[in-house]
Amino acid sequence: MPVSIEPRKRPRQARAAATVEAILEATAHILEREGLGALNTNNIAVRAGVSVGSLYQYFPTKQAILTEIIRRKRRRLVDGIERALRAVDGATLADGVDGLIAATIEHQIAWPRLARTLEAAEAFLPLERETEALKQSLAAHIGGFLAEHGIADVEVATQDLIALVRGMIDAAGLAGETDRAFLARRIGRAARGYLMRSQADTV
Amino acid sequence: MPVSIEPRKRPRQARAAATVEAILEATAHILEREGLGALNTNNIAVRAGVSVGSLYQYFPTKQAILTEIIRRKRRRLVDGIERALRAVDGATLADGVDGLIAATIEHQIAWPRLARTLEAAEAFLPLERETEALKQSLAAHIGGFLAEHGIADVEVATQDLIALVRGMIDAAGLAGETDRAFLARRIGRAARGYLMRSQADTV
DNA sequence: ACCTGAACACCGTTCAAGT
DNA sequence: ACCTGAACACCGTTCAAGT
Repeated sequence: MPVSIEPRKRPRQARAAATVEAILEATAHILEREGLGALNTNNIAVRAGVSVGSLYQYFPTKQAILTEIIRRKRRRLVDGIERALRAVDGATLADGVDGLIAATIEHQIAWPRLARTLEAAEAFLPLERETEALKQSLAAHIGGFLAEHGIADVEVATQDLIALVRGMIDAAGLAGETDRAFLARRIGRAARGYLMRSQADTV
Repeated sequence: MPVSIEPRKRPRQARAAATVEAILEATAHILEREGLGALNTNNIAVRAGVSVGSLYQYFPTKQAILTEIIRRKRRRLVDGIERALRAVDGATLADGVDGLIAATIEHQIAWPRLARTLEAAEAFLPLERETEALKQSLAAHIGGFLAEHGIADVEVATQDLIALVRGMIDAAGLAGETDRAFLARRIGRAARGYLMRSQADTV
C-alpha cells in the first residue's frame, strides 16, 4: 500500500499552527546537522517540544513531514525563478541566464546539507508526479525565456541547464564555498558555452 | 555509536561467495526496480534465496551491503576514468574531455535509478572520508590532464566539470534518454564552454 | 565453514484518556 | 480543538541449533 504523505488536518488554533511549525523546524534542523540517518519521530517530537501523538495529529507518517518541507522549498524555488525572470524581462540572453543562475544559487546554497539530504529523501517519497509537474513548470518558465532568444531544442536545453546549474551549485555547497559571485561566474561560463554553441548549431 | 559498514567476514568456500554475490545482486535489483523505501533485509534474503541469518554472517548491517555496492561502483568509475585517460594521452584538450565524458556516461547511464538511489543512500552512510578520497583520486587524474593543457585553477575546474557532467548525465538518465552520442555532444558543449573561457581568463 | 529461522530490540504509528 | 504517552506492529539484528 502506498505511504500516505498528505497532511492529516489543518491546524485551526494558533498554538496548533505553532506545533506544526515547530515540527517542521525541528526536522529541518536535524536534517541539516545530523542527516537522514539520525531522523526519527521521537527525535523530532523532543526537539519540537511536543509529544509524538501531536506530531501524528498533523502528519500521518514521517514521510509526510519530509514532503511538506520539500514542497515549501520547491515553492520558494519557483517563486525565486519567476521573480528573476520578471527582473530580466527584455534583457539579453546572457544577462537573463546570469539572473537565473543567481536566483538558483540564492535558493540552493543556504543550507547545502539540508538541500542534499532532501534530494536523498525524495528516493523514499512517491513524489514522481509532483517532481514531473515542477520540471514542467520550470521548463515552461525557463524554456519560454530561452525560446524568446532563439535557442533550439528548448526542452532538452532547459533540462540540461537546470541539471548543470544544480550539479555545480550542490558540489560547491558541499565543498563549503560561500563566494556566490565566483560560483555564478563559473556556472555562467558553462551555461553560456552550452547555449552559444546550441545557437550556432541552429545556424 | 557509529554504524558498522565493513564486511563481517570473507567467504571462504565457493557457495559462500555465491551467497554474498546473491545478496548484492538482490539488493541492486530491488533498488533499481523498487527504490530505497522498499529495501529491507527480509526482502533481500528472500530474493537472494538465503536466510537473514546468512546475510548477517557477511554483512553486519543493511548499510554494509549498500556500502559494498557503492564501493564496487566507485572502483568501476575510477577504472573507467583511468582507462579513458590512457586512451587520450597526447590528445587535444577537446578530444580528452570528450573521452572523459564518454567514459562517465558509460558508467553512469546503465542503471539510472540505481545510480540515483545509491547517491541517496550515501546520506545514511558514514562514507565522507571515502568520498573525499574518491574526489581526490579523480581530481588527481583529471586535474593532471587539465593542467597539462594549461587550464587555470585546476582544483575548482575539476570539481566543476565533474559536477556538471554528473548532473547532466543523471538528469538524462532519469528522463529515459538512451542516445549516448547526443548526450555526449551536449555535455561537451558545456564543458568546452567552461574550459575555453577558463583558458581565456588566464590570458 | 556455512546455513536456518525464531526471538529480541527499536522506532514508526495508534489510541484511550486528558485539558 | 488540541495534547499526552503507553501500547502495538514491523523490521533490523542476534543467537542457539543444525549440516
